[in-house]
This record gives sequence, structure tokens and C-alpha cells, in this order.
Amino acid sequence: MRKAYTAVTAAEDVEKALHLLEGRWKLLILFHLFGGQVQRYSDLERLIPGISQKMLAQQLRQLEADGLVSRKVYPQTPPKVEYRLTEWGQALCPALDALLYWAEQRPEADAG
Amino acid sequence: MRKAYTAVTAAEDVEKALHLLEGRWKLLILFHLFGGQVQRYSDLERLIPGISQKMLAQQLRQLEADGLVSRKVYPQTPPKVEYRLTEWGQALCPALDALLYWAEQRPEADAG
DNA sequence: TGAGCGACTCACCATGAGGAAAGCGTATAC
DNA sequence: GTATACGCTTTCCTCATGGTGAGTCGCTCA
Repeated sequence: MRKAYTAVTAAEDVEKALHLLEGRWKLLILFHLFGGQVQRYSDLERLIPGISQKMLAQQLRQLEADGLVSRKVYPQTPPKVEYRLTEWGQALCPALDALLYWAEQRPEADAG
Repeated sequence: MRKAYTAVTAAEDVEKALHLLEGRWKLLILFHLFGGQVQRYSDLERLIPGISQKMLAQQLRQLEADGLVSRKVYPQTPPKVEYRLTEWGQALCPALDALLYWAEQRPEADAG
């Protein structure tokens, strides 16, 4: 049984959900992890040209705190840290796909 | 046949789509128009306490420019303007629903 | 003459997200 | 001794987003 929404609660809940994806780099990070991919910090740095280390660390921390990605540290020197999606993070895929599908349906006249 | 995406293009397209929904009030406006509802400017002002006139006008203009809502002016005095969703705007509903569904699946442990 | 309605527009200000660059800590390689 | 690797953290700065409050326009009613 689904939760019942009013205009206000639905808007709030969507905003909360979107808030987890806000941040200029989060989607890029997520899409580099979708499908069970595992990436190290330095892999993500290479995969995402232009991101600063501060931003990469910050966005990863937020994604981790929000339960979207999990972080695995190997206590060695030099350090090694792996990032992957949690199950719930992976479950975001169909929702984003719905959004992409919607975007594809956009009438030509508006697209410019 | 669906468009093919790479991690980068998918992220870009999702960001473009989300960009249309960015702005503190847009989702609230959209949810007040979902289901074929028609609202006047002053209705929206009443439905969305706390929004300033500047913001309401700005967000409506952007939604209109992006093809999500349509605007109908009745040339009378005092003026009357009605806002409603376009067909494509209405089509956003299932995508947002997918997002809400995803949010509902969030494991308890992370929710705090 | 002037007040009011409805739907805005304008000028100005404050907050915060994000960018650049440097520092940190440990260990192995030269 | 010092350079490199790795995964960050810290500081400072900029600029876009959004907020406030007042002004505008055409017309009608008193």
C-alpha cells in the first residue's frame, strides 16, 4: 500500500528526494556507479574531469550519509578506498529512467 | 526505440530534466496543477503561502518557457491569467511518482 | 481626484554552493 | 634527503539563487 500524498506533501517528498541528488556532480558519480560498478576515489577523479578533490570528497560523503553509496576502506599504505552503490542507491535507476523517458517525450517546439 | 545513454550523457540529460524543476517553488506549483487543475495567479499566491510575487511570476515564466505550463490571459480589467499544465507537463507525473516510490523504499537505518 | 484591483516588474541585498590552491600523513622508492 | 602515491581537509573567494519592498499599468467605481 502506497503512501497517500497531498499536493504539499508530495512536493515536499519529491524535494527531499531531489535534494539527495542535488550538487553539481552527484548524478555523474551515481551514473559511474550504476550497474554494480566499483570505483576508487582516484578512479572517480579520472572519470569526472573538472571535479575538484574537495567537491569529490564532499559529494561522496553526502551520498554516503544519505545511504546511496557505501564506502570501503582498505587500511594500507598508500590508502585505498572503494565506492559502490547501496541496494537502495541502485534502486534509483528506474526512477531516473522514468525521468529520462519523460525528457525524451518533450515536444520539438519547446526543446530550443 | 529508446535513446542510448552513456554514464555521462545520462547524467547530463537527467540534470537537464531536473534543471526544469529546480527552484524552490516549482514543484509546489506543479503539484497544484497536476490532474488538470487550472489556477489563477492569485490562486497560486493563496495556495503557496510564503511565496513572493516576484518568485511566483519568475517560476511560472520559467515553467512556461520550458513547456511545462501554459498561460492563458483574459484581456479584461482587472486582468485575469490562468495557468495549467501542458500535456508534457502532465506527463511528468509518473516520473515524479517513481521518485516518490523510490523514496518510500528507503531503509529505516538511513532515514534520520 | 483618487483609490483599488490583478498581475506583474524593478532595484537592491544576503546567503550559500561551488571553484582554486595548498596542506596533511604515512610509507616505499631513488 | 626528497619525491611520489593516495585520499582526503582547510581556507579563501566568487557568483548565482532567492528574498524584500516598492513601483507600474489600464481601467472602473465613488
